Amino acid sequence: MASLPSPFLESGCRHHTYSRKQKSLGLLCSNFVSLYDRDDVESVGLDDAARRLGVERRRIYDIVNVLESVGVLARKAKNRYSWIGFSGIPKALDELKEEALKEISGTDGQCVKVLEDEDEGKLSDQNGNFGDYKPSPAAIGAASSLCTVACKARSVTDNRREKSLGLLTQNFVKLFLTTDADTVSLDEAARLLLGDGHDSSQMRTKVRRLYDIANVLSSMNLIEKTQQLETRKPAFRWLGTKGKPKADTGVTVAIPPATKQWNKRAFGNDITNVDHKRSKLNNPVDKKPSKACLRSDDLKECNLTAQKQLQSSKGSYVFGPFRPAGVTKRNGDVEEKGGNKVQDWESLASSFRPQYHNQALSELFVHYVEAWKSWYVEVAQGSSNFQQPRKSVINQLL
DNA sequence: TTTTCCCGCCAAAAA
DNA sequence: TTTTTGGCGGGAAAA
Repeated sequence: MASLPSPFLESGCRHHTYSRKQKSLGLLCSNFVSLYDRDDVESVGLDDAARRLGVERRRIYDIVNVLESVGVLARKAKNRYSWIGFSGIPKALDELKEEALKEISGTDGQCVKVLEDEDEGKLSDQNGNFGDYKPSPAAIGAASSLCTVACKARSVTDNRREKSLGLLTQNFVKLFLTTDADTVSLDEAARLLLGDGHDSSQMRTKVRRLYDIANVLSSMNLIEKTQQLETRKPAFRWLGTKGKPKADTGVTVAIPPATKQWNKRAFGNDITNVDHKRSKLNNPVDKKPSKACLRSDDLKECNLTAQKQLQSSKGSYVFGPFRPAGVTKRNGDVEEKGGNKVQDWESLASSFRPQYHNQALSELFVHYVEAWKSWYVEVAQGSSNFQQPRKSVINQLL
């Protein structure tokens, strides 16, 4: 691989240590969305996405699969998806719900605990459906639907498909759509979705996947993380398309809980997830090809610095997919923090020079500015506590 | 310690 | 065959 300009590695830009947050699927999803959610985008190429986001393709498959499950994307061909956008969510959810209800009534009562790996000597016996699982009070409502979900795993045929992230996403969502439980923990979800003889390793794997899914759904604000009322156990609550008020076009999603800062998972706006790898870094020798993610690293380093400024002008990050101009803009930032935000961006604008020439970054920067601009315009119109002059700053940037 | 979940190996599916 | 997809679980960061 083209050796990175070492000076950059050490000095200037690279000494921040590895951080999982910067590489999270949720963040990646946010970036993915901000990258493609515009009027002029109708097709998304996986390679393109991977390159622009600076991640390996494998990760793109992850988010693309869950986004497809909720109607944001539609597979068009190998390596290519068509972008539906947030507007596709309601429909997808309706269908999922309908499907789920149908499944429930269809298999009323008994679940057959079908399948369950009878592949190779898996003989894991049988046991009743949920084994010894004691559904938490909250999950009881979900039991029925989940039962169906489990059963729905019909013929042993496409085993692979059955374990796909996409299907799991749908089932996970169905769970929320049909249960009246306010919150569901991943643990419960895993049990429900596995629907039977859960051996701990299967459970662990399933939960891992659910974390993946939950993270992207969270970044889309379809669900949010909370605690289970009594147990205090971490769990997720369904937000759905209403995400957070702001009925604009009807399709509102992605509105971050700006207020409640359970600074746990915050999906900021680091565009290129590129840099540093997890600890196993630089074993000077070896080095597997580790494809992807190192094409345009050159600039990345510096870009990172820029981004740092961008996103943490003052310690906090910008959260969630930035509503691109033209679509309902989120109001999370507006409420209560409005003033400060303006301040931040303004000062940032005057001190920050986007001298990088990285395409992705440039685009994103412009994108953000536009988003901010439209937001600003709206706010400015709606209230008088913002003085006009701010505009000059924006223009200056453009 | 436990929980969260990134990473990338490697096999199945598709060209 | 090669390339695209993506299951899967090790193991490290975060809590």
